[in-house]
Amino acid sequence: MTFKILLDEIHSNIQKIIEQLKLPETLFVVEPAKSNFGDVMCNVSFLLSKHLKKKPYDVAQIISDKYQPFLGNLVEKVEAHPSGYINFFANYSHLNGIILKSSMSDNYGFLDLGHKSKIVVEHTSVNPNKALHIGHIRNIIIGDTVARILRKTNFDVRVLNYVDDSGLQVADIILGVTKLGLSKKPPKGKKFDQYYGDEVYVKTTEEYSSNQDLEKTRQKILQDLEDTDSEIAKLGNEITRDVLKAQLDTCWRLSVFYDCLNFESQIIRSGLWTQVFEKMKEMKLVELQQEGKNAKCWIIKGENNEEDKVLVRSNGTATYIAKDIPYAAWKLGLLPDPFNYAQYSIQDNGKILWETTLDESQESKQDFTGDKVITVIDSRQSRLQKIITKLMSQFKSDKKSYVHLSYESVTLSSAAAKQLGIDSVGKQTQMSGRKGFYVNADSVINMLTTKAFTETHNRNLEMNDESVNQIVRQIVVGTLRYEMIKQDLDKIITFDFVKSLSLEGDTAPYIQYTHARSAGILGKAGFDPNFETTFELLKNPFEISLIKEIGKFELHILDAVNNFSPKVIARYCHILAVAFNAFYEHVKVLDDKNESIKNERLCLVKSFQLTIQKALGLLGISAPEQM
RNA sequence: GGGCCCGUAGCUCAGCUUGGACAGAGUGUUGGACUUCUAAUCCAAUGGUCAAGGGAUCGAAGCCCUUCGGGCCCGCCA
Repeated sequence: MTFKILLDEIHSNIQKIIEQLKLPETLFVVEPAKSNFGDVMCNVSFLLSKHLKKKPYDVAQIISDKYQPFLGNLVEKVEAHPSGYINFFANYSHLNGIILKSSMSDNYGFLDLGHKSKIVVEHTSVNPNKALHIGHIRNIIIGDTVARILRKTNFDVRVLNYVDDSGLQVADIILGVTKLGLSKKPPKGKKFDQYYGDEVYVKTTEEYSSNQDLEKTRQKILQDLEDTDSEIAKLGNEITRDVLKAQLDTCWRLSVFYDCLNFESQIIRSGLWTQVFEKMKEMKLVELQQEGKNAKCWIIKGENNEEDKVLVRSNGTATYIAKDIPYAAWKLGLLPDPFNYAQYSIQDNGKILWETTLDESQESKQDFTGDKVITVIDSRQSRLQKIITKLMSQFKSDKKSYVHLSYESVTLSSAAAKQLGIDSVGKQTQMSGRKGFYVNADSVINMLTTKAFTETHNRNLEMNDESVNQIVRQIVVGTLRYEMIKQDLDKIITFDFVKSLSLEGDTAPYIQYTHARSAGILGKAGFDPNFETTFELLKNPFEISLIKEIGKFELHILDAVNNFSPKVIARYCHILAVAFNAFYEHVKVLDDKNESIKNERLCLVKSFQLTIQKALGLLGISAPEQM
C-alpha cells in the first residue's frame, strides 16, 4: 500500500468533513492530480455546489479550511483552486520512505482481490492445422497477460488451450495427405505447423474449387474422424498433435505457458453434450422447431429480431456452437468431470502442462474449472459468445461468471499486404489462413531477432554472441508482446513490417533500456544502497515525480483487473520509464560528493529497477541488465 | 433487414466506466544535446472545428438521440 494510502487518507478525511457539516452523502472522487495541480485532487465541491447553492470554488474553500486539522501526516498542504477542485500536496518526507521501502518487497504491487478464488482463462485455441499468425499472437498475449495480472491479484488462475482436433479443417489436411499425394512429413527444416498450414491446407482448399467430387471424400473423412478406432482418426490424431506441438513451440518462445490442453474430440466423446442438452431441455432454453426453415432442428430463440440459432440439425447432429456449450459449462464446473489427466510436458517456467484424456491415467485427478471463466476470443465471434454467456448466466447464480473477453482483429497494412504479394489499393486487409495470406508468427520473431541482433551487437562490440543472443531474446519477446498489448482491445491493430517492428519510441526496448540504465548505475556504484534512511534529501521534481509513479503501481493494477484491461499495465510501464529517463537526464547519481544524497538516490534507482521489473513481468517481458 | 465495434494532431493511439483546471503520448517534420551513470535517450519547435448536428446540464471529447464515414458479424460451416 503506497500512493493508495494517501488517497484513502484524504478520502476518509473528506468523508468526515461531510459528516461534520451534515452535508448529503456524495460519491466524490479522490485521484492523482494532473501535474502542476498538486498530487491529489478531489471533485467533491462540484458535486456539493448545487445542494449548497454556492460556487464550486466557495465550497472548495470551505472544505479545505475544514481540512486544516488533518494536515501533517501524509498531506502537507490543501488548496482550493479557483476552478473548483481541491488540490492536495503530499508530505514527501513521509511518503518517500513509505513508497521506497515498500517497493523493496517481493510482494510490492500484490493486491488480494481474488481471495484465492478459482478463475479460468482460456486463450490461443487455434485449429491444429496451421501455423500461428500475427492475429493469433494478439489473442495469446492478451490471454497470457490477463492471467499474469490475475495471479498478481491473488486469483487461483488456470490457463486452458482448447484444441479443435475434429471438424472440417482437420478433414481437409487429412484429405491432402491421403488423396492428393502430399507428403505427410514436412520437408527438412520446415516446421510441422507451417508445412500443414502453408502447403497442405492451402493446396487442398485450392483443389476443392477445381474438383467438386472431393466434397464427398471430405465428408467421409469427417465421419471417419468421429470413430476413434478408424485409421483416419488415428492419422488425424497423429498429425494434429504434431501441429499442436509446433504451435506450442511458438507460444513458448514468447514466454506463454498453459496449465491444460482440452481436446474437442474428447469433449464430443465424453457425453457432456448430452448432459447439458438434457438440462437445457428441462429448463426450456431450447425448442424443437416443427416447421419453417429450421424444421426438425433444436434451436435457441434469437433475441429481438436476431435469427434463431440451430443447435441440433434435422439429422440429429450437433453444430459448432453446440460443442462450445458443454465446454463452457465444464469450465465453470457445472458438470461432473469426465476426464482423466496426463502430463503433456514440463514447460520452461517449470510448470507441468496437463492434457485431458478419456483413457486410464496413472496421474491423480486435476481440477481446471473456475468460479469465473474468461474466454479470450476475437470480436467476430461476439454473437456466438453472447448466446453462450446468456446460457451460462441461466445455469449459474453468479450472472457474471462467464466473460467473453473480446478484442478486435489484426489486419495487414497495405505495405505489409504488398510484401505478401497482394495489392490492397492502399487499404488495410484481413488475413486469411485458407488462402495462405497471413503474416506467420515465427517469421515475425525471426525478423525481429535479426534486427535486434544487429542493433545489440553494434552497441556491444566486445560482447560474445551468446550474451548478445540472450539480450536479443528478451528484446524480441518484449517488442512483440508490448506491440500486441499496448493499445485497447477494441482497436484494430494494423500490422506493418516497419512500424510494428520498431525498437524506438513507445516500445518495449525503450522501457527495457531504462531498466538497463538503472542497472548500469547500480553496477557502477559498487555498493548496495542502504534503505535505513529518511529519504528527506530526495526533493527535486525529477526525484519526486519518479517516486510518485513508483507509488502508483497498485492503482494501475487495480484499474487493469477491474476493467480486464491489460494495456493499462503497458501504459504504466511507459510512464514509469519516462519518469526515470527524465530523472536520469537531470540528476547525476554517482557524481554527487554528498554520500547521503548519493545513497538515497541509489535507493530510488533500485526501487525503480525492481518496480519496472515487476510491471514488465505482468506483461511477460523481462529486462536485460545491459543493452 | 438486424446486431457489435471504431471515428481525438499528417500517421498510430491515451483520455470516455466516475462530466469540471490550458485535450495528452508516440511517430513524422524542423532545430538542438554524446571527452559525462549506455544517444534503443533527452530538450525545443511544429501540429487539434475531439466526425457532424441536436438534447439534458451552471459546465461535454466524455452522458442521451439522430446523421455521416469506416470495420466486423448474422449458415442445418467451424
